[in-house]
Amino acid sequence: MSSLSSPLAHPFFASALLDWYPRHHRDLPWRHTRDPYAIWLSEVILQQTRVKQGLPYYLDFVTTYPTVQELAAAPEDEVMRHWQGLGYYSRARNMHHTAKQVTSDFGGQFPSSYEGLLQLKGVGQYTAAAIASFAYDEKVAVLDGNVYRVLARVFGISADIAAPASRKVFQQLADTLIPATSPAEFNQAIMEFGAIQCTPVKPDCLFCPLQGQCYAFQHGMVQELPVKSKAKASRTRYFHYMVLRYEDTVYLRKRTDRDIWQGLYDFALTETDSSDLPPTDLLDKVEALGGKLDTSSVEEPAVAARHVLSHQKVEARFHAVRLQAPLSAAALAATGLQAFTQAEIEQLPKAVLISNYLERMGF
DNA sequence: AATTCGGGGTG
DNA sequence: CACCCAGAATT
Repeated sequence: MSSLSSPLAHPFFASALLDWYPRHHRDLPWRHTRDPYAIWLSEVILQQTRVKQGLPYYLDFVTTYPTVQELAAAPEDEVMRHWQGLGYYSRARNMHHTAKQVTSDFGGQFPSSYEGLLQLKGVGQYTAAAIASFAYDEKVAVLDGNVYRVLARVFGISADIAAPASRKVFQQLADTLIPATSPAEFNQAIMEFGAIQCTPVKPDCLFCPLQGQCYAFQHGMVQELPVKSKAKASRTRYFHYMVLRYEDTVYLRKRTDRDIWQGLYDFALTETDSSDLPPTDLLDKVEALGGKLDTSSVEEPAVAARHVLSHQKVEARFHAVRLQAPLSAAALAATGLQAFTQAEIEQLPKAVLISNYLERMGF
């Protein structure tokens, strides 16, 4: 066994963090529990999500569903409605699936080890390590965006953190650094340190306890580390929504395709390669759905909205359409559209783009 | 190994 | 505008 595989190889690191943490950490609710269910909730919510954004969602979920059984028993649309606005909706679908599995197959008990937790849908290496250490004091090092950054700077690692192959390097280092005596505290500390001290831009190096041992600081490379290759440019999509209404009902459909916003509701949609869609095409689409209307029933102008996701831009136009008769059962079956009242729409899970439109229209 | 899954905060 | 956030699943 080489000396590097022992925490004694870098004795300063864990002790500095464990000294820093109790004096600087934020008071966050999930740090006051050892309940694996509550910790799992917080970790799934916080995946790729800032604490400030996820916090209100955590409080809502833990209040609405105090136990895994109550989450498991909830209808999917209700769970998705609570998740609305948080993004990456597969997290919510996987979370619900796992809640049902834990309830029905595991007697309501979460797996009691890292390896067991890793089997759960929506629980990857980071989340399994987080739950195992925080709930069970298992000595498994977490590796998230904060940890990558802290380790890259302090130890001068220039491996591209966006490359999956680089994970090995960081994981091995983190495994040598985590102390057997306080693995949970160490994991909390290194992430918190990355979040509020060793920040992506303008880290507070002046008052950093690791300044003397930090490779990046000593070599003037704080701006250069970590190395992260850039994501490819996002594509632009053009959505033409038809907001079909008959009297007091509005037609929406649940998105089920393997695409953005799966599990959320929106309107009848035509997607094109450009922002232009001839008005006659739009009317043809509506009539193809079996809708009876005349030209004057399409309210102009359309409402335009732009929505930016991390990997694509959506340019949407909403065309409000007044139908003279309700859609036929055959039309509903063919399109997946369902009729909803205004009160029902409020309860449906919707993408922010759709919520904003409804808000603008006075719903 | 590369892509694809949101939305918001920050400089 | 670019960057990044307590990442995971799929291809």
